[in-house]
Amino acid sequence: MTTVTGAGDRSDARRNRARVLSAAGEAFAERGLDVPLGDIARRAGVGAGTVYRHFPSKHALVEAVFAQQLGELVASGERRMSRSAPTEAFFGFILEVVGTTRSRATVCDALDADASWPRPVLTATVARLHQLLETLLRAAQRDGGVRPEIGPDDVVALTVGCAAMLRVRHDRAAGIRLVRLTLDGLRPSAPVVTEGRSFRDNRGPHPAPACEQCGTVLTLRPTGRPARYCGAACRQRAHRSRPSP
Amino acid sequence: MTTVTGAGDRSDARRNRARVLSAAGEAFAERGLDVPLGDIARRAGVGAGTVYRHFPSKHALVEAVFAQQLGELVASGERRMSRSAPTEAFFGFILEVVGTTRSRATVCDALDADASWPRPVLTATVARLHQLLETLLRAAQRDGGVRPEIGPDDVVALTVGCAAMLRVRHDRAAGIRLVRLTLDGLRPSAPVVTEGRSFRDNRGPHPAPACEQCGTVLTLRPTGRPARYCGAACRQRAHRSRPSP
Amino acid sequence: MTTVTGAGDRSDARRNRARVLSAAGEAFAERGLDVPLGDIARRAGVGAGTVYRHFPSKHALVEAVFAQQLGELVASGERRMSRSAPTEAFFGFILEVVGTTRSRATVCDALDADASWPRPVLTATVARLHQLLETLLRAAQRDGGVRPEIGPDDVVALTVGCAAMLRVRHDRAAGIRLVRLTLDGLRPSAPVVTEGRSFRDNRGPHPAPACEQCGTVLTLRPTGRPARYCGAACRQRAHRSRPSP
Amino acid sequence: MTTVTGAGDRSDARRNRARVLSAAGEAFAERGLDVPLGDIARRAGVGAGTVYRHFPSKHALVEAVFAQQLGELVASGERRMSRSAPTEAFFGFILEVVGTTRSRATVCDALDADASWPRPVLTATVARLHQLLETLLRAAQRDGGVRPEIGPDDVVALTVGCAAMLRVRHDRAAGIRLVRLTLDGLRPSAPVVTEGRSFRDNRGPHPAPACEQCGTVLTLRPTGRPARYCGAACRQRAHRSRPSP
DNA sequence: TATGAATGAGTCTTCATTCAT
DNA sequence: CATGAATGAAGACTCATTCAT
Repeated sequence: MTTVTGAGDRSDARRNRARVLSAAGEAFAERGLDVPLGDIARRAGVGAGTVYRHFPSKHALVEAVFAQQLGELVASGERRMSRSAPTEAFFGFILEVVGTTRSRATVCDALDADASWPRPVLTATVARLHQLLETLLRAAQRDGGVRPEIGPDDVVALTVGCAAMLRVRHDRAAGIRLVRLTLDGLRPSAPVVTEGRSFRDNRGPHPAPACEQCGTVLTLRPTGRPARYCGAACRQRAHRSRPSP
Repeated sequence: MTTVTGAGDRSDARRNRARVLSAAGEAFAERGLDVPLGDIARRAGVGAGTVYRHFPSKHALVEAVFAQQLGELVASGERRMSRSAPTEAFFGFILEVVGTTRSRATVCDALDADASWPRPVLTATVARLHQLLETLLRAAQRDGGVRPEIGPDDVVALTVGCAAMLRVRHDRAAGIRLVRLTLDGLRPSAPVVTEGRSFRDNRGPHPAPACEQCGTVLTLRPTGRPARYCGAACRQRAHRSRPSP
Repeated sequence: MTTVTGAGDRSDARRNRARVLSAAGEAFAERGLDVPLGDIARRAGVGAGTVYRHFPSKHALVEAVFAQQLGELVASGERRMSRSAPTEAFFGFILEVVGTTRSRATVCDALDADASWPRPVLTATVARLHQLLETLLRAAQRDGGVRPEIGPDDVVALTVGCAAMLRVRHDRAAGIRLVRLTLDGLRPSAPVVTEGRSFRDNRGPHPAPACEQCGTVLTLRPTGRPARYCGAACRQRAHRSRPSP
Repeated sequence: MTTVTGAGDRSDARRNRARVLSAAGEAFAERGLDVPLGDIARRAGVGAGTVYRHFPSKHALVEAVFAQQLGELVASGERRMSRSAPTEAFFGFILEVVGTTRSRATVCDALDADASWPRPVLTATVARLHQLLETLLRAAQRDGGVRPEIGPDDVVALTVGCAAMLRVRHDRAAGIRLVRLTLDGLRPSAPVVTEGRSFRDNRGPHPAPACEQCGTVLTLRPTGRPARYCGAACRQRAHRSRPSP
């Protein structure tokens, strides 16, 4: 049972394809879609021709990067759908989408129909993502966790907007608080309140505590000190990003 | 055989500068910052050399456009500050910023510190804008209209995020509802609210009625039918964008 | 009454356009259509960008070269039509076409519908040439100078074929004799003929003496030594190409 | 895990060489010498490396194709020389050369000394072809079938020219008529005449009937209906290319 | 050994910037 | 001065050739 990569069988080809894809992902994230292909090639440690062997045009490379990122996201969302309660799944997925979007060369650009760049071939994956969002949304609405008048297009717009917030707000924890504040607006008639260092519901049926680092919705134990992170990895990351006192 | 320009070449120059600036603003808004300089010159009805006479580089032109737009915005915000109640001024200004941001080649890009493009020289104007936002924010907070834990950076991030929402949500009225929903999250212990056809408010001290077309906060008369638009222009625009029955 | 060049009014632009066109014509003739555009630019003494200012693509440049050459040819043919007897005009024009075709990057390629290169935009000029050939042909046929079963397509094919002969046969005078031998096949029931040192005529109504250098049909004086060339220029050129004894 | 090729790798190699050669011949004929080597390899069903194992460069491959085609042609001509009457052999061979030349990537290009492409190594084969043509020509001239003043270089030029005609004249039968008309010019003092649908000598010592499809000179039986084609294959091909009534 | 992946020089084309008219 | 032509440094992309598998 091998992973389908789209490359031939040769190991070097597979490796190079992966390296190019990853280099392109990084380059796009850091410097935007305008980064020269030669730079991507250099970053991947291959020649320009190798990039073209695997992706017939720069456009195709952009699409491949997007498709991969979208694909991973959709898969994660689908897993989430079957494992969590509807409302948790919905908010958790949006937080994940938003939280893993690093720059504009990423998922949210694909959702943004105005972005002049890629799309065409993405249609299939984007459609899958839209479908998933709609499914999650409707389930959450049936669950009473999301206002009924919200539609899928609203969710897409909110997602893109929240990603933008996170990109602009360099303090990551603060950015996540903002995003959660915004998303809480989707909850029905939910008074949004805050206390302590983060925004929190005080009553409302859906407190939805989340990891301060990655935004994953946390399932809290009824006793003991409430968790701030979804696990050790995020705790460590948060620790590292704190100013050394 | 010289061109006779007659009296006062300076007025010519001033007019040309303005035309270039306006053409550049439109071009950036429609096609992004990558639009060729030659196109801008053609749109302005001048030669490429004339653009360079007024702006020593494309970079400088971009900055000038941003600075002008930011300047207008800041001026408008300052006026607003002296004319409206603090909370209204704050929300009204943000809605104005968001609503007049048409594409990425605009104000919000300037606020976005990640955007690779301009910044350097903008610092002064951006600082003024930040200053203004902070002033408006603090006043609104003293007025009790905005949660106290919100900071200026949060406002900037929210603004950029809301602009992104509006860009993605092609149904403009729905986009504005989303933005208002998001901004309502800033109100203290606020039931999330909107008026009109959706997102119904249930109580809450700050219904903040706004123009359904451009989002400007409306000062409602205590009697009579509540206004839906800020003026005739927006009413007409809304009318035009309704499906003909 | 100025010549329409397609360039703007500026003298340097006009000069550059002409230089590029001429450089391209030479380069195509010497090295084929595959010659890099940079080489053409260098040969013309301009930058690559200048070539692109005048011709939006290499394709367009090729077309412009062809169109110019075709245009000159057609104009010459039209003049010929009004000045010479029909049969003389017909053969004279074909000899001119053939004789001025230097390499494949030239007129005959345009006639050759198989040539993958240009055509599209050429259609108009090529159509004019075809029209002219047909007019000349029909007139010559009415004059009794060309077999009636010959059609315009035959003429085109013969023209291309004769040009190929001339290109291959490096001895130019011998090449022209071959061409004339071939064209004489078009004359009705014609003993195939030529004058001078080879291909002797014995009777036949159409001796059609021609310049040994360029193939122009000569109108011979009834007395004196028969002319071998159409003028001093061709005599001189023939002299130069003779091996120095 | 090596590929087991079994007994006699040499036969594999020989077969591959032949396949590459044939694929290259087709590709050159269809798309010109500019066809990428990768396409040839794919068409041959081998890898690019295999092409290079047999031919050290593209240049060498082109030469090999030419040499093979020339070789076949020369062999055919030599056979013809020993089997037919001199004049028939001469015209028949030229018609064969012309008729089997499909595009420029072929024999005639090799004869054309201007063609920038191959030549160097071809010298030997080309020399053999020239030798053959000269032998055939001289024999035909001794036979009284070709004008005495024609030289080998004339024959080469005529051959190339006739191939060009055939290439341009898309109606193949008409093209062959043109070629024959042209070649008839080589016959001594031969009035060239036509009757019916094709060009035919009415007296002249050498009627030289030929296949209307491929141009092969036909040996006619003294009785019965005169043959129009050299065999069933050509008759069928002609039938297929007729417009369905 | 055959395969096809990797390479990188070379080509067309764009566009910010300079400069002749 | 305004104009728009000239410039040339990149960038996307191709393909002959080499080399790892």
